[in-house]
Amino acid sequence: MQRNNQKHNRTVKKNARQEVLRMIISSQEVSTQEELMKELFKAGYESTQSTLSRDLRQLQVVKAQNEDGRYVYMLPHRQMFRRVSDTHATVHQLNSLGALNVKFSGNLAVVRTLPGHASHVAYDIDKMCSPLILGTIAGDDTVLVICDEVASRADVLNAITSAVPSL
Amino acid sequence: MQRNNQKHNRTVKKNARQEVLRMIISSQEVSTQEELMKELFKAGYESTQSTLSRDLRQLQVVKAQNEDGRYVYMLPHRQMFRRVSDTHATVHQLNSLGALNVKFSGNLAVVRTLPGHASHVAYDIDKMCSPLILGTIAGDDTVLVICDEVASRADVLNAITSAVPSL
DNA sequence: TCACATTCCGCATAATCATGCGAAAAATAA
DNA sequence: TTATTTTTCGCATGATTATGCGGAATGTGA
Repeated sequence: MQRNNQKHNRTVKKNARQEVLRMIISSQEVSTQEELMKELFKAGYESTQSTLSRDLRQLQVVKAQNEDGRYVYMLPHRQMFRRVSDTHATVHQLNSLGALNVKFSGNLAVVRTLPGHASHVAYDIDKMCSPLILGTIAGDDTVLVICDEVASRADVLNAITSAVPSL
Repeated sequence: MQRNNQKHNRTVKKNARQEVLRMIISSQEVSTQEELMKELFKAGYESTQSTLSRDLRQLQVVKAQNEDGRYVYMLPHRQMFRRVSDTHATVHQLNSLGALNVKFSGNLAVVRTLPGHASHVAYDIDKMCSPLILGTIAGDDTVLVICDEVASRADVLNAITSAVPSL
């Protein structure tokens, strides 16, 4: 029969492959389609560089410089926020009076605090009026810090740690 | 004399060339280094593809898809708005009833308000249901506006200023 | 079912881009 | 100035990516 029920027809495979591709790209720093092929293979998807090239175009993947200056494949912003928890440096040195740690995603820094301490920490950050920091938003135990896009994470981190005396 | 005063030594040329390059890239949609070479030539700068490749890396230029799906060279956002007014346009026209100013970073707009006015301002922004704005988060004196990534800053700014009657 | 259009994708190859090397210019030091 | 180091950049070429073509799978319509 033409309409067979084998699950792995080509269309299905394509979608799955592209999904895996997104995950790979958002979780590791890959520089060539060759490498991507290998990663895909590890994940059980065999394909050629040609196919990959076409996939990347469809997914609107771009090759841009990371912090080190190396060119790596990246998802457009829309999808980039998935990386929040697994790719960014967590700073555990922050450790007193409320603030617990800082993580970065894009040009945002997220400061986790003890419950109820967020607004106080945010206040400390705000009052220093650093040009690196456009503003903060405090919830209960989380402060979202919106950084100037030209600011380096290291500098922002410095600013935050020095702004919060308890840290 | 070695330290001559001829203006067109190589270093000067390089800086000028890269500056022109930025202008070209930000003003037209170019897909290959070949084309860039021609544009540079028109502007009076002769160079090779090799040099161009190196320039592009230094300028952190990326090749990404435009609206048509074509891959074109683009400046990183950071530099793309630099000319407008240094690093991020601050809008001081906003000036009444709470909202103070708007700054952009990435696809976020940050509206600073008088203390306690953030949620009201956010409400005003929300209720217009602009497709350019995905959502808002209000703190005490800061509203974070998450913009659609395809929206231009100018449009978002327009939307925000018109949404907040007090502005 | 059969005819026809569409999608997917590998192959081979073209197109595009990056880079090692050496020469020359420029900067820096002595 | 002269010596020494650093920067710039073209050339040739290697590395990487895109794509025309054709075949197979799938979808569509009658």
